Amino acid sequence: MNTTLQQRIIDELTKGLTVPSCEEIEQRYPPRELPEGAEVTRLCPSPTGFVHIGTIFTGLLCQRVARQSGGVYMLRIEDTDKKREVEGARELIASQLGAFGIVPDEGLQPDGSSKGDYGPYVQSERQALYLTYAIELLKNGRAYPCFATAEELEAAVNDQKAKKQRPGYYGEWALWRDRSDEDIETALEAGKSFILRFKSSGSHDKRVTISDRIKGKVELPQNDLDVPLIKSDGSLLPTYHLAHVVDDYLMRATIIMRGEEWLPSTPLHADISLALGIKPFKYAHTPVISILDKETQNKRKLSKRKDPEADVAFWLQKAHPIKAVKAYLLGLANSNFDDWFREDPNKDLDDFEFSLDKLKTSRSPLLDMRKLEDYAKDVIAAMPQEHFNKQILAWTEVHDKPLFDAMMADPEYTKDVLAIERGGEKPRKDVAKWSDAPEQFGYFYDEIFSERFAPAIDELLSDVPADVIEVSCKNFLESYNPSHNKDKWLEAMKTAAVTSGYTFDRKALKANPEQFHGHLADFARIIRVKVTGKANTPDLYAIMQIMGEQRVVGRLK
RNA sequence: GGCCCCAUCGUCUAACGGUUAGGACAUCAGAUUCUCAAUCUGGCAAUACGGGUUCGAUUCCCGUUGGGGUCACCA
Repeated sequence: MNTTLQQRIIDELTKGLTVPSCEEIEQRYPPRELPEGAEVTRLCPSPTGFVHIGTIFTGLLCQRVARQSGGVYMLRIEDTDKKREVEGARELIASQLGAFGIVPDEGLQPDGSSKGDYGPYVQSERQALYLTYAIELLKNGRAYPCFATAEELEAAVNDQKAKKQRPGYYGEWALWRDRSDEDIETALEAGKSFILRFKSSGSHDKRVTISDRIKGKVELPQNDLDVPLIKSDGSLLPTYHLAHVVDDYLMRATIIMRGEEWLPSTPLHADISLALGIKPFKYAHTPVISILDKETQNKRKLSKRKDPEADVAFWLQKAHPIKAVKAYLLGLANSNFDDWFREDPNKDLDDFEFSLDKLKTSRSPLLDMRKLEDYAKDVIAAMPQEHFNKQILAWTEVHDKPLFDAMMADPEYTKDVLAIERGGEKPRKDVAKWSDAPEQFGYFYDEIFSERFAPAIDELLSDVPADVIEVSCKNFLESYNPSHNKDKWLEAMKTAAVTSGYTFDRKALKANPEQFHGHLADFARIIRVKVTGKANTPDLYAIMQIMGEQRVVGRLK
């Protein structure tokens, strides 16, 4: 292509924007001075409205790899598609990553500020950089203008399908790949718009080897697709492929960790970096977290539309302890994590020695909420009481104001309530997430009890005649003495049970079922339901000790 | 459909070519008797299939089947 025509294309392309030279850019982004073996990783979400749990997973791995090697973990916002961008999404990304403690060393911080010398870390603010390299490709004959219309492209694809050929813009199907200057000038004169395409160098029947830290050496067909480099939507922004190569080169990333779905496009990225004289990247394609489709019973990628679990907001709302979620994710990545962690759930997760090599055989694991809950119960049970109280109150303050107010109205009482059966060797493990708080502790507070728990009492005791309930409560109260210790309390309850027509003698009950209303357990159930509004609770004696005489008597009257 | 990745209990996974194929979660049974959560003890449960190579294959090779991913001016 002659230089005047080339300049004309460049002018059209940049719309008069002045772009720096490659040399200027290189100077601004010098190689990093880092210790031997330090890895520079990057997490690159798109601000499209919600954060995927897979982003948290990959982010966690990026952070671990960088930290453990003494390197740097960057967050880069990939907002080149202005159509899909959602207002406030970047802030959401930064804050949700912050909630998981996956705050980047460079890039957007949870507080909205930005850190790092290799920025900007938002692609739309790096526009001129991409244009520079796009022009470089044009000058090297590795990019060209394509004037094909959407209709022409569609017709080509249909033709390809009819001929059972691979669809795409390549080889002889690349309409503008080898056009003469005259053709281009004519199109330009006619006022036609064009798009800048990459001129591929590969051949589909030849192979290229990609080096992947997780999958090893992967052989893929070479790239022969002439993909668009700069969008023609007026934004002058690049497509992902150009952006990835330019950014990760300039930001001096040492390992590209990204979801496995990117594997098929790595030959293209290799082709582009080769054309730009950039050394091929080292990759680590991470497994995609999947779910079992209820209809087909097949495994599939978590999707936003069908699976609420895909959205990080869902996890934050359920409010499992962050540590448990991270532990679960770490366990998916490294199978030896489980043993390490179960020795002591109070260990600092940062002390676990994560290894990319152990991810090698992993294949898109299925999300298992039950295992997560198990981790969560352990984490919560092992948590120091003060920390537990703080978390419960923090959750209720935001999500259950009435309960929060009730808890704060009597802090000493609340302290006792939250500590129920948590001390000692075998702490209770019935709280798996902070959102369990209302169900677990609500009935201790009179207003909450009468509003949310008392209405269930009749239903829970629907199999017991009203007069039996009444007599049972009366008898229990007569024998009840709040200063009793547990043994005496139990004795008293047995007495009350017998007086009310129940027995604790299983054999007697079995021999003459009609003689009794039921077993001691049935009697206790009446008392439990009347006091708590629930069929299942912690130890009744412990509950009564905390509630105090007035409350217990009040509920049994 | 082309290309790529993957294949061990229901799930996540472990096993220098030689193990009674191990663990965790889930599940089931028993123990603990005021219920539940838990805890303890025990049980059920897997190498997709077919060929090779080998004294010997979960492990290496080939094929079949199955699952996943990808084939956009989305990332």
